[in-house]
Amino acid sequence: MREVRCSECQLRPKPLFLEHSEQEHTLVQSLKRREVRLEAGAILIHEGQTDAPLYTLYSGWAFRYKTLSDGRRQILSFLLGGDFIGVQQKMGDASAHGVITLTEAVFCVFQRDSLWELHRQSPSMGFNITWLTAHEESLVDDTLLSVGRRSAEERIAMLLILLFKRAAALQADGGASGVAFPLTQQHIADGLGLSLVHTNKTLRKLERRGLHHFEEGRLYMRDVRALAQLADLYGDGRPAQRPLV
Amino acid sequence: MREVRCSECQLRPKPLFLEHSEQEHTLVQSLKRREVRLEAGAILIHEGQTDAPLYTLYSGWAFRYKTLSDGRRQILSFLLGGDFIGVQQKMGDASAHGVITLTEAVFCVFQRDSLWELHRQSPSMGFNITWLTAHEESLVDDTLLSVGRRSAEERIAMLLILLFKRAAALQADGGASGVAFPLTQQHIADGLGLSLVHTNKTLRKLERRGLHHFEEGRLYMRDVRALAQLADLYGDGRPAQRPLV
DNA sequence: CGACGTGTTGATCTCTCTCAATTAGAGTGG
DNA sequence: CCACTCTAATTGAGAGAGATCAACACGTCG
Repeated sequence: MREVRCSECQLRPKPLFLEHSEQEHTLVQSLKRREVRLEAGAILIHEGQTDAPLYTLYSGWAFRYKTLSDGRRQILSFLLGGDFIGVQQKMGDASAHGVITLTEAVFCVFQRDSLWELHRQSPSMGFNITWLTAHEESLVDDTLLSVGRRSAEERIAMLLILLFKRAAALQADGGASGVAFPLTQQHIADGLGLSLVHTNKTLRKLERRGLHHFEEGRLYMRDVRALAQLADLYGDGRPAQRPLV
Repeated sequence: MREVRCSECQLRPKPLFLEHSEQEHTLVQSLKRREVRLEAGAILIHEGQTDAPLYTLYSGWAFRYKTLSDGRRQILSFLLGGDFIGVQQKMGDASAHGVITLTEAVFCVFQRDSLWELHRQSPSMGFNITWLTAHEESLVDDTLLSVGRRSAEERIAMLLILLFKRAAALQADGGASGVAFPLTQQHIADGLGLSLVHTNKTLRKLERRGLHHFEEGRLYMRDVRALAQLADLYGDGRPAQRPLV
């Protein structure tokens, strides 16, 4: 179980990721402390944990969440390969959210102050990180729009499309054979602010309507067009500025 | 209507903000293009606008929002003095959200590529910006928890506390005389994923219960303790740190 | 003075939640 | 090989928080 060197990171060649110089790889490599491998359902960061390091998700799925004291849980975002974890909290601060794995997953571990080192030694990568952070926020924005203003059907359609896209982008055939989909219905419910039961009923309704299909832990999109329309995917924003598909 | 120089920025002395060197002020000053002053209810950035510059909110209130094609609107976050605007979008990208003022407001305008310049010339300020961006995300996280899992009463209690705190921090007496509160009930509804009518009823209920009070556009907190308890403000997170009831 | 925006309240209506019960598969131990 | 247990998915029924519909009050403004 040898550790991966940053210069041979599996993620790098994927079209989603930027090219980096040899020098930058060396820098990141020097900041990397180690790797952790966790089984599915393991807690990477506890809610309120104080000294959490910085992580990068190398492979597998995870999610960030917050809970209320009576146990109600909201999943804030799902994490896939290449995502950053833990930039939010100030050094020495308590983590505002927990992180749990959905599948077996491998994380690269960095010291908390690596973030500063990276900025100092490579402004260009620093710039990238602020951009990534901002992008992560825009994902949460999307979810907030869903949870705040979309109906249950619309929310689920939205989530299926978004997660499918992200997962497909990381896999060679781009989703032609479906994508591995490790969420339980409880996770979907917690990510969309719905109850488990209603999530199940809505999911079944869409599946019976032929919009998507689950089989052996894989998600297949059967009618993306219809799902996108349901989710108002191209409708949000700009009421008049572009042809709606 | 003379423009303010960064070295004499009103925001700088406030305890919320970090100290910066003379050099850093000069840098920021050199990147600043101009100021805009808008009246209340004006659109600073249209949803889907492509070439929006970077802004900083100097004074007044504003909010970020997204809408669905049928008009349903979700307010993503409220912006107060010192907040950044527009970091989210990649250069040349369409803005994923709109920004509208709630009061008369003054914005400092920066070119889009100033973000990169800032990182390049002052890694320390660059680092700060990623932190600010991450912090802004954590505000959205909080809202998502509210909208996804809190009841109407709880959401409103939460919003009142949070906005009161932020507004009070920017004013000299720290909120002893209440804070100016420019939101209409429609804004509160759109920020919490509630209908206008239900927002009104819930707000009145809490006010009658003596938890808060509105008068002449100012918000007074009458029973922060009760509001905080309602909002489960200290309850979210860290289940392990206290007995679960 | 009428139009409009904002706040308020009452009366339904309905989407989603909660409660309950059943099925199916995976794992465990005897 | 057969209980027994657990988790995840399902489905039905009833309850309820919050949405929608309607009216009205009040202040501002052209």
